[in-house]
Amino acid sequence: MKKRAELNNLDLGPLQAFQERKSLGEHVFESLKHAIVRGKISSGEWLVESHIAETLGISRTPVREAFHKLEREGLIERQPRGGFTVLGLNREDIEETFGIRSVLEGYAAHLAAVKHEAQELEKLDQKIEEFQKALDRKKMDLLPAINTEFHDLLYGLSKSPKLINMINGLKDQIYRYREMILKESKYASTSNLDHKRMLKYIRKRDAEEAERLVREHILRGQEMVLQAYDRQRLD
Amino acid sequence: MKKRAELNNLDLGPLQAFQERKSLGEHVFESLKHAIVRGKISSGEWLVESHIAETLGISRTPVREAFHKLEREGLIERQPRGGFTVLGLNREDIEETFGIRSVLEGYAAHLAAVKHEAQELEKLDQKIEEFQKALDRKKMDLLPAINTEFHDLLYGLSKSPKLINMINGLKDQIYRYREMILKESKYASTSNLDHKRMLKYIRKRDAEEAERLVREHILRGQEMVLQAYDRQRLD
DNA sequence: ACTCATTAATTTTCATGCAAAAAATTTTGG
DNA sequence: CCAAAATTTTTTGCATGAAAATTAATGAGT
Repeated sequence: MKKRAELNNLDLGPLQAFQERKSLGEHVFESLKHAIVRGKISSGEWLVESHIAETLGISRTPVREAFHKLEREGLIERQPRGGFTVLGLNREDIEETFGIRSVLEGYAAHLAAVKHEAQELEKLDQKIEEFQKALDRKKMDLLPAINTEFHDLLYGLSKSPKLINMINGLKDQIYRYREMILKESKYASTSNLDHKRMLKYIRKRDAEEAERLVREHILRGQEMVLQAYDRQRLD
Repeated sequence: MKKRAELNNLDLGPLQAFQERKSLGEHVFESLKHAIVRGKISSGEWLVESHIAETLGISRTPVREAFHKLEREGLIERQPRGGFTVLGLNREDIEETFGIRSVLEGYAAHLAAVKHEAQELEKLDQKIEEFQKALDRKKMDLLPAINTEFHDLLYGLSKSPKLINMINGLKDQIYRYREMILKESKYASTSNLDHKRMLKYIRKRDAEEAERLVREHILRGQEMVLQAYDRQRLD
């Protein structure tokens, strides 16, 4: 018998106070996504409508809505016998995801090099400095957030919302593993060097080189994540 | 007042006889997707739950499920005042989509060059011949299907289901425009030449060159689609 | 004790009810 | 005759009920 998801200690976050203009289903979607990408609900677990609805103190309908969105998001899977289970990430999935990310993010850098306006790069310079400062002061917990902000700013320059959405969707899927790698100081410092070089070529509007660098950068991240994954598997 | 979608003449297809183990919601999802990508429901139209449910002779619940899937698929959009409208494609959307397709399909060719096994290429040779035959006999309506089969086979060699899904999702979004371009015989014949060259480099396991060719091939398609789009706009 | 069949209990799937919000229509006042 | 207000209608969003399907449990017969 497949294990059922235990959601009693699920962080409902902003779900409790829902005065916003978002529908209940949206909230459930976000809560569940949050829980899944952070591993609060582990892979293979079976999501039971009525249990989640009960835990959240709402009816089954918005839960169902969330399920269907999560299915299209690639986070859960419809079972032939009915119901949904959480999808896991094996080694191949990680490799696949990073491979696709490397070309998409490379392309975003390409577009950024072509489309950006000079003054838009200032904020990126700031983020590089911020990252360096946190690194010097050994405040490693700050790094993931700064790193994400840098990349978001960079890809924003591509001015391609569809592309940005796809990249973010992929990043969400490997959220768990992205968090850990930047904490290793050796990787973190080469990472910031990469950022500087990427920015240099974008400023020069050398799209080819910027694209190449980003691809390499992402694939270097992949190596770290795979190592972390393999280590985790040993337990 | 925004126009409401007229679904009275919507092709329900296999929805009428649903002996399969697919849920009603799946059927609705597919019917609606089919109708949207083919332009049976035009962009901006407002999807009214109760009307669609009534037309299909079912209740509103499975219709809602389909809506939420379509939303994640990027085909419809939730309106702030409630409900969903069909998203349209402007010139920028087409350019964005083709740009992303070119890098993803290029990457798929790259992987195919690396990962394929020799005998897997036979079917691709056959498709090229089939295409040529149809072209010689001026049976232009056969071309889109053969073309799709060729590309599906090719990307299948990448052995990356996530990548294939993403590519197919993007292709669906511009379904309407893809259909028309291959009917122009001049484009169709250069298209098949492209296919031959792509296959040559994949066979040689020259991933770089295969990737480059596919990117070019897709972007050539983009040009044709944009021309078609502009012509259509003149009416 | 083991297997197979029958029953019971969950769970999904679809239908329907109902209140709140939005839109459309009618009414009223100038 | 027009504009604002009030009313009616439509539509969504959430809840809940009922049927179908699946899984677990029980028990009889070997």
